[in-house]
Amino acid sequence: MGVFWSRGYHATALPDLLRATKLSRGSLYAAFGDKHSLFLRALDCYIADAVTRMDIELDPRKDPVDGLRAYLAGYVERTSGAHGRRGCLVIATTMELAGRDADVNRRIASFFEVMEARVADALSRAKAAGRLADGVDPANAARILVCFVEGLRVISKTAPTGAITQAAADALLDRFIR
Amino acid sequence: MGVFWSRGYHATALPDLLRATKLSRGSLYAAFGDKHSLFLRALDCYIADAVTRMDIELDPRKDPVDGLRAYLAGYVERTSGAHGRRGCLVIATTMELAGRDADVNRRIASFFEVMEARVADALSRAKAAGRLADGVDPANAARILVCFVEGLRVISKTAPTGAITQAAADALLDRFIR
DNA sequence: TGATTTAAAGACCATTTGGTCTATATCTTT
DNA sequence: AAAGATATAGACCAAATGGTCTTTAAATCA
Repeated sequence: MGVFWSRGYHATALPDLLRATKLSRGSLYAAFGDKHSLFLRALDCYIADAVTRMDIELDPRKDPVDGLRAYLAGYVERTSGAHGRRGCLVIATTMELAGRDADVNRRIASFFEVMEARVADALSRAKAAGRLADGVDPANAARILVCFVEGLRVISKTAPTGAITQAAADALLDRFIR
Repeated sequence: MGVFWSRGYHATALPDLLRATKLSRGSLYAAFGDKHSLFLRALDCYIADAVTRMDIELDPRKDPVDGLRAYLAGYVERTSGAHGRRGCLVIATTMELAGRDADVNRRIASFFEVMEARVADALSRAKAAGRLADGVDPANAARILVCFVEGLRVISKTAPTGAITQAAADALLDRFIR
């Protein structure tokens, strides 16, 4: 997974994969079929990790506002310094392959849907608890938050963000809650 | 430019370039040197277009709030339907090459800086005109808006957005202005 | 028209790509 | 220790990559 993450699909050549998996050519093909299947496995893995993380951060049994704060804080951390420069496999794959690769497309689309749904759910719970500012619609706010964090990952590829991003994340959430 | 835009750097092969430029191999190399230089030209072109557009939308002589609305509307339009699916050369390049290619890195980083500065400037003018909601910091809000639109372009690759995105954009801006 | 520059077509090249296959070595398992 | 299974190293392959070069055609200019 790591090598695809760091280099992207096209830029990852077989030798890179062999080095990363410490497998011989034969074993790798016996185990995974081909490069594309292996990539799909890596992508599934990455997505599963991300969903797991969200399940923890936005756990329905926890306070939704705390959850959203944790969710944003996670992205702030992941877009700082070297983490930020490494980027995000999902976004890189989206831009590189989505639209030309149906297998990839399905996975990515569903991931974004899941993410937006989880955030929307947390916002709905916040609203039910009277914690949302007047006139805030959970669905709209969810899309805004998801786009914000994805955008963060993009701009932090060239300019890893820091304190200023934390401030922006705080400012954004503050507009929604009370 | 179009072919890099649609396919990305690595996925664009020489034959694609020849077809797109209607040049012969020899002429193309005489004119541009190599694939990388040609790509840089295309990227510069794309960025110049984007900056020009922003200069019009966020023209200091126009009402800043109208300008911001136009700026967001542009992104809403560009992320709908087929436009959306085509994606954005800058973001695709960011994810594919930034961090491994210094020439690319410089261009992208400066573009994001310019964009954020333009948006921040519009917000500052709005604040000076008393059009900003209480407690809104132009720098923070600019980063939020930039991340939002870049995130929009990402998620619209797999799920071209529509009315819901317009609503989200409106909702976001409404949180900042009064 | 005839000479000279310019561009097109595509043969050609070394390298790299993803992928297969065989021969050798390393384990298990009895 | 012997036999069988398993994995390794790496030779090998066809196709595609980015890039060069020569030959031929088209345009320009005198």
